[in-house]
Amino acid sequence: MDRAVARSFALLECLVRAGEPLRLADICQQVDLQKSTAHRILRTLGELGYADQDSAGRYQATLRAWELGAGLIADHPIKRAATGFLQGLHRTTGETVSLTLLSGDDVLYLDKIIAPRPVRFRTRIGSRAPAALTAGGKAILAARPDGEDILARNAERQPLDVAALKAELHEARRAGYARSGYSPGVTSIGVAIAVGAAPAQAALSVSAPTDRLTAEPLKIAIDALLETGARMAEALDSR
Amino acid sequence: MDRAVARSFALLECLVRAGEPLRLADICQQVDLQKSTAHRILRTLGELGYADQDSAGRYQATLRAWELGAGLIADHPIKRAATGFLQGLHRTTGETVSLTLLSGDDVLYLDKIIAPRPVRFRTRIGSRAPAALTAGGKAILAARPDGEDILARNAERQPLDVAALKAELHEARRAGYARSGYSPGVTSIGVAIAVGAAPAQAALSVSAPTDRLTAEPLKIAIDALLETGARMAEALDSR
DNA sequence: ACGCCCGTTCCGCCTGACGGAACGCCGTTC
DNA sequence: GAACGGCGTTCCGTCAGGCGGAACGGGCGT
Repeated sequence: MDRAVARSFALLECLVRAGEPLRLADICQQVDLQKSTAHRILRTLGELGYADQDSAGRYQATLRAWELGAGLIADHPIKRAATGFLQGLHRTTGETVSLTLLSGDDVLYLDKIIAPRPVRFRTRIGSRAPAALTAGGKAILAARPDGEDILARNAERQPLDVAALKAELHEARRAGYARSGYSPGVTSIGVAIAVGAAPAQAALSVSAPTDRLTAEPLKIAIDALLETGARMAEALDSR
Repeated sequence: MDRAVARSFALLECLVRAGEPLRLADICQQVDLQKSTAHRILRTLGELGYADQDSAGRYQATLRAWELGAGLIADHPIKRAATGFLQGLHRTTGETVSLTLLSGDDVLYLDKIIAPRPVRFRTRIGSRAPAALTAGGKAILAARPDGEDILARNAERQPLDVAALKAELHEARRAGYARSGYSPGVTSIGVAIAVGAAPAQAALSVSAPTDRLTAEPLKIAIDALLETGARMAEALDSR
């Protein structure tokens, strides 16, 4: 494993994580490098366009890494296909809608349209959450043959009520959608999007403050979610 | 300049650019590396989570780079502030709206909401365009003291009618917005967003097929754009 | 004027990156 | 079914280039 390569990514990740300009000494402490080594690699990152320095000499990440990542997602088939359906779902429900993708045992937030009325919970685009804790994740697990394995591995990382979650997966298979309330006061519902015969990887979900989701709007959201999910799966299949 | 670091980013960029799994031999050809060297670095990228192999052994970039980039943009003040204004602008115009940022002599597409009725031109989120060719870019140049310098540097890279563009910048300063039609059949209008006393860096723009923008909808779009731009600048100033 | 701490530069040591060559595996060919 | 070509992978001797301790110079607060 190339040491310099690993160190360069550690440095870049450190800068991104910080979100603000960092002093060389602080960087060295965080990634455990000598000043001269960190300086040399940071200079290299600078020449490559991934980092620069503010007027005080502190280091920060440029938007270059974001450009790189945007190139990855731009022609991602699921992301591309979902955009229109996400907008439609947002329009009919008026709530926050998300597109998530199974990545390892986590769920990755690929896209999201947030409701104008802000909600307490924050799941950034690009962030991760254990699959078993989110509505979209549960919908995916329920639709996959290895869903309970993933649930078990999630439970190894943090205490979970596995029996209750298994029952939820069972119920999700019956109803066609899954539900979650792991952020207090926020209710989410999600459907898995299966493309072809492959195991489901993606999910659409709707999230809203629990007290706003009384029986009637909840029913509207569930219907819209089920129909949008079916139409999106159909659109993906037919290509 | 650390050679291995530069090579690792070249490899990652190569994988992202390809957008499909690549064979080792092809990668070696593109980045001019020996098979064993490329293999070792790709393995390192794999251990770091940035690359993996499909069942046929071909290499591809994972979404890891996208996650990294998403972390960068998530707490970008202009991007954060713009989301709501972009949505509002999209709602009142019904057309494609974009948020662009000056980056070097280019303009970088930070965010975009595309109109349901698709348009011929494609400027991906995360892509670049010469500032002098886009409505948002011209609006930014018109608002900056170094705008004509940037225009001149743009003209060095490709033939441009500099005199006409200077006149456009002048007109943009008078009207408060800039206009562009560099994609045939598509008209865009843009306003610069200046935060505080610093030179303008960002712009909002509206794009639509030229024949759909008759006098009345054009006037609506311009008014909405000017008002949204002013409100957004105000929101950024007051923080 | 002094001292501190910052980013930067220097330079000798030596390790870890390098790449040519060999390996093992598969699919194709004759 | 044996021979072949091309793939990803591994090996290992060589030596360049990454490493890091120490010294430098500049800016800031004292």
